[in-house]
Amino acid sequence: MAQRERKTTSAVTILDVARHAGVSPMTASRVINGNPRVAAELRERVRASVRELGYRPNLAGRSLRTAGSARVGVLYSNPSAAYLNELMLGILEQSSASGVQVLVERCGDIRSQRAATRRLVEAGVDGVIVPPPLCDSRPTIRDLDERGIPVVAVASGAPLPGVTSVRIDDYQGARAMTRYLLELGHTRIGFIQGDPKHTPAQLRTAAFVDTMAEAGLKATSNLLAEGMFTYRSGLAAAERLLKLKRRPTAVFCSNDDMAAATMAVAHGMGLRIPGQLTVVGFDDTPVATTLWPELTTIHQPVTAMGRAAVTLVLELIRERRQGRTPPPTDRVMAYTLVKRQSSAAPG
Amino acid sequence: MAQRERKTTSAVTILDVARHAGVSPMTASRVINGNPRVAAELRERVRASVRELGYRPNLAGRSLRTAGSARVGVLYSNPSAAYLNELMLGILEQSSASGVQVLVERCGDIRSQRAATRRLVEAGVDGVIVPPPLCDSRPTIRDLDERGIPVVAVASGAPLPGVTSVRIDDYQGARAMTRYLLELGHTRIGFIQGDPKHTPAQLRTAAFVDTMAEAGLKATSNLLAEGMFTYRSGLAAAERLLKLKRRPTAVFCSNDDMAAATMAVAHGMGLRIPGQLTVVGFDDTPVATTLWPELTTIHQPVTAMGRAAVTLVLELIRERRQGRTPPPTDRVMAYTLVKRQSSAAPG
DNA sequence: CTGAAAGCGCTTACAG
DNA sequence: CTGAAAGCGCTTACAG
Repeated sequence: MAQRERKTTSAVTILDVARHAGVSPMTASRVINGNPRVAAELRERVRASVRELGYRPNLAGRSLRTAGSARVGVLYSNPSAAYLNELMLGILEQSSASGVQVLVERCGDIRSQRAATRRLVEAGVDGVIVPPPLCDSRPTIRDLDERGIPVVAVASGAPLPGVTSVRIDDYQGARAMTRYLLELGHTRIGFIQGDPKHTPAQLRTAAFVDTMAEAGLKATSNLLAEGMFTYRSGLAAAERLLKLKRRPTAVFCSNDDMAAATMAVAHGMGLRIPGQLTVVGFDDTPVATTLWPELTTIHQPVTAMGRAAVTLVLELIRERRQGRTPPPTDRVMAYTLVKRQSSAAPG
Repeated sequence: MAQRERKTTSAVTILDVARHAGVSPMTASRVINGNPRVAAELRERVRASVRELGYRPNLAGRSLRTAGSARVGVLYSNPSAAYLNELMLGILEQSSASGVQVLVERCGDIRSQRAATRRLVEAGVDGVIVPPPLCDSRPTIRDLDERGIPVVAVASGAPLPGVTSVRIDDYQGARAMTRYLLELGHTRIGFIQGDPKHTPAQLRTAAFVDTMAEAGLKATSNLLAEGMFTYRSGLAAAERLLKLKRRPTAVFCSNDDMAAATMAVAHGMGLRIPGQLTVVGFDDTPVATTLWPELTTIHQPVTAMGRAAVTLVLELIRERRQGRTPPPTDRVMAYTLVKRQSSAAPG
């Protein structure tokens, strides 16, 4: 069995595949990359060899030629740790798959944003990904734009004009959740808002108010509680809502952290969830499945959005290298309403 | 200013640096990699050029030669989403910095472990990282070992003999936390255990019991509640502990999720934290700072452990490629006792 | 201590 | 539709 006598030292390369299939490395490369201009028979031979040899492309080799060794910066301030983790996971996954180098810069106020931007530029980034809430920072994005660096905004509620972005439709997501609560039979529904400076928070609130109105229900101000997306703010808001004389039978929180807080308060008042109170969130962060009962929420495909951001910024970089200025893309990904155990018809 | 006339198309390469410094690319490479066998003067010149040109090494180019394009697998089952996210973050960071390709396989029972292992092997991985709880799965690790593939176990409480691992000292961590509670003046301390099949859980429990005993306090079985590391199990355990006639003044939970549950139950009973009840956790996952009051806990440097795992597995891979079989390393990283607002002297 | 040569694995032009 | 040549950016051996 001379075939098995493979050096354990080195992996299978495209040359091995080409030899095995009896074609040139170029043809092998074309098949592997899905180029259709290859005779069907050769394509089959190459595919068989790939399978038989267990070939996996070496990304470093590929990217050296293709991505032209692009470098992508991530400029973030302070979203929740869980959210950022998940997003970075997607960004790093796709970067390593595309052979892109990632540089991360953290910043706070406007001044530090300028400094962080400068550092990224000096490090020679070819494009920048901007997670929330910086995705809505006009000065920062303009700053990058003026330096000729492509930008992809992640999870903005309303992407700035001319800026390529990846997001979900926050309005439709919040609308879907409100409708779900209405369909369950709830009419007295409380809503805990997110940070009013964040565009997704604005849209989620608007969708709730509009959808209630359509159902002939007025979202009065005593049912609209202010929050800041933090657990702590959720605690205060939930306490206010759940102590109303006419207590809501359901509370829709603009994110999962505040929903966790609402569940803690409800628990504190001895309310059974979902029997006496339905609690729902938004985002589907890890906390949603940590809680018990598990949280009904709107799933945002954060990891996939991270991957998409890298793909989009790479496209922009390539276009630019060829001297083109492509129109901005607005990639709207699908959200999902995930029904778990924290929601039911009013008791 | 002819100097500024840099093609925006391509980044600064080591050739540019070498030319600018008036040396060969090799000398530039040596300086950049910290090789000491370079004349001081040349070293300075190269460093200056690197700074002036804003040179950043292209990792794809480097790894093509150095890492010999190593491929690392991650074989995981189902730890908490938050933990895995954070670990993967470290793993991907370091992989992309080292030009290593990462392949991830998920599995469940023993049979699927074998299948997942086979898939990784077929994909040509040169080494495998095994997060908890699989890090303690003897059959899986032996399986890889027999195929000659280096393994790094992450966060095992007691690494299997012969296996390289990255971990913290769970025993000392739990001991430090217990001592802290004792120093605050608590004597009646409840403990919620983790999944008894997990080695870290075993050590944390043992450390608590031992440290209490040293202080002349017996950790009676009614103060030792069973848990499984899940929020839900924490809820049940906390309910039992907090309803004891002689209620503990502090509860030490074997992880943060169970501490979150304990706080929810305490909240439910109208207990002020930390005034009437101190609650502490272990791990310092994102939930610890999401809660309010924020949780006192043992910080485990999960991201850094992910990075270290990659570095270690790469070392093993290189050694093996040179025909050596190095002795296993047991890398014990530092934990930190992070004091936040959920702990205080008994009221 | 320094450098000229070669090559890591892959793909982009270019020629047929 | 197919392939021979060249080169992406870097570093490993080898020679001085």
